[in-house]
Amino acid sequence: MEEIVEPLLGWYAENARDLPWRREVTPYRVWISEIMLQQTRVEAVKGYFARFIGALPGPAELAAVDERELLKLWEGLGYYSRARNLQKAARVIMETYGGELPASHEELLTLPGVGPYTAGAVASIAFGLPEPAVDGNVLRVLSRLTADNSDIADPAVKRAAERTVRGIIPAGRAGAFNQALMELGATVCAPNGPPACGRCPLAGLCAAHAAGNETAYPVKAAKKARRVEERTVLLLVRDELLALRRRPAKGLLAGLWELPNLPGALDGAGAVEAARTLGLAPLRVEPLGPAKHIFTHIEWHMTGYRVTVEEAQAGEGLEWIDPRGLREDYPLPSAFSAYLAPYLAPGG
DNA sequence: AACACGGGGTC
DNA sequence: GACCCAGTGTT
Repeated sequence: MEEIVEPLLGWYAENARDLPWRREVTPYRVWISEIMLQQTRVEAVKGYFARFIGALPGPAELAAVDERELLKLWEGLGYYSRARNLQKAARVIMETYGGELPASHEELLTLPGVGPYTAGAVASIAFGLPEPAVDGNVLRVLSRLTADNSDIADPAVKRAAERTVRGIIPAGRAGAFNQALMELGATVCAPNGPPACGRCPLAGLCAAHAAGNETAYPVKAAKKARRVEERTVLLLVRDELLALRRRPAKGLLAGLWELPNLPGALDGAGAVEAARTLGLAPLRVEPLGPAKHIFTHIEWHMTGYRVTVEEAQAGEGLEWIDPRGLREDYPLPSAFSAYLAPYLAPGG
């Protein structure tokens, strides 16, 4: 496998994308970018990265930031436990490592939210340590290169890939080499459709390309079907105010804010009853129609109602807010955007 | 080993 | 609609 090293490094030197976290390479910036990039495309991360670094330029600021502000900076990126773990890790960095990220793979691995991939990425990119950083891109590239039929979802396959990479990391070039492998997977040996073998520096070394069946790799077990959940969403209106509720600290969309909602596809009478259960006195109910939101593992089919309520009652666990402050102050998942769109629009 | 955990781009 | 993304933590 060693023969891929030189062509890959040469290609990367010419073709590395100009990305915000490559402009200035510090351990903190590498770490933040790698966490953001977990299961998330480069294009989606760019804007978040700049804003996040501007607001929280180092571990000290991250360790101290208010949770709502932190989630607001992460709003829309998904997998919100990444943000909480980032802060937990920042506190460890402040208390245990004197405010600097530890320069060892083993210590990086102990930080919350840092697994084998991220520890390897930070170790190699930020500290130049010869550690593999095997992600989905690398697994795809290697499986095509060797026409390997084993399921890349199998942890044993990933361990083997890490062993392979570790064995060929060029001295002093670990960061460039790992990034080159990922960059090739992201821009040339891409998922979704045929790879751009015409632009690949490894085409001549690739078993899948020789056989002309690149798209047969990587082999991956079929995913489980999503489950559908019916939910009724309440847009509760009291005078000019709107009711929001904070989600539980654990589970789906933990700690984010939401429109009050409950299981089932209720009719108007059911929506009125639900508002009463929340301690409110409904005056009027209007259907807002259906909406759908797709998570990775769940599909919400929502039925929405605007329920206007009397001013006397505050309701159970609700926060009444001026919709104009929605965009500024409350970390919201995108799941409710269909019902909130009128309020989130500029000037709305 | 299987599942929970977001959101969006692409074919 | 299906796939899948610079994965990690929990059970």
